[in-house]
Amino acid sequence: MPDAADARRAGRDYFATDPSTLAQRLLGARLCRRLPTAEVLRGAIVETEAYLGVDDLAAHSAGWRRTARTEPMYGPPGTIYVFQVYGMHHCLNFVCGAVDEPVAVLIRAVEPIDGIETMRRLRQSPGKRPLRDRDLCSGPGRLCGAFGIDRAFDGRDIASEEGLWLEPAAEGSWGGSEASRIGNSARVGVEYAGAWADKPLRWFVRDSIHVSRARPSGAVAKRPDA
DNA sequence: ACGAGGATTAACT
DNA sequence: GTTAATCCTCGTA
Repeated sequence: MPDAADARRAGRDYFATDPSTLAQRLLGARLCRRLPTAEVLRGAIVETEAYLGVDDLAAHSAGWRRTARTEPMYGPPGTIYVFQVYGMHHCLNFVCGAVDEPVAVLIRAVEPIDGIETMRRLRQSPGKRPLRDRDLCSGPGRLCGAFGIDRAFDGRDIASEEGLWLEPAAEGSWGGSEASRIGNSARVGVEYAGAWADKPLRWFVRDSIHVSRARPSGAVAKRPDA
């Protein structure tokens, strides 16, 4: 299904780097989703976390753990890794590095751009007031809900998958020259990881209201730019 | 086979 | 700030 999107689509080389580099590179990139209805949803990535692999006690692949769930992490760069947490939420990751090097970047928040009303519908619970834009994709579980991403994408290739692709950040966008707008902190929800819980492996766009409001463990801050 | 716990979220008090 | 929701995964037996 070659079309205009393919010209801008990030290829495997985009992901063939270490997770800290990719986590920063992804800020400002467009996450794009084509629904079964053919509608295209788009959002700008504003928050990411790097998971460094076998030594990283917060990573699913810590200690070379290799199971049915973590198998996609051992795949080539650009492999999509979607897992479920707490029985009800999905988290989207892009595997990076090299084959058999189980490292990945978690997408934690997106600024919605195209298809906002569809995202609102996908996230809406019955009998509730419509969600504000800033609540649609400001969290790893939220953005998967808004984009209709579940484990059907697990193990697929982001460089060739029809329903999901990535468009690199444009010149002058976040992640590029304007490093001063990028914040960095400990990762969220990994208190169990000992010394690795405090490592500054989370990156986010400082002035975005679409960053998750979850506080990184340890680092107490009213706003995620402390 | 069993059971604890999780890269979260929303709705409470 | 506290807690329920909800189910799959994985260590242990």
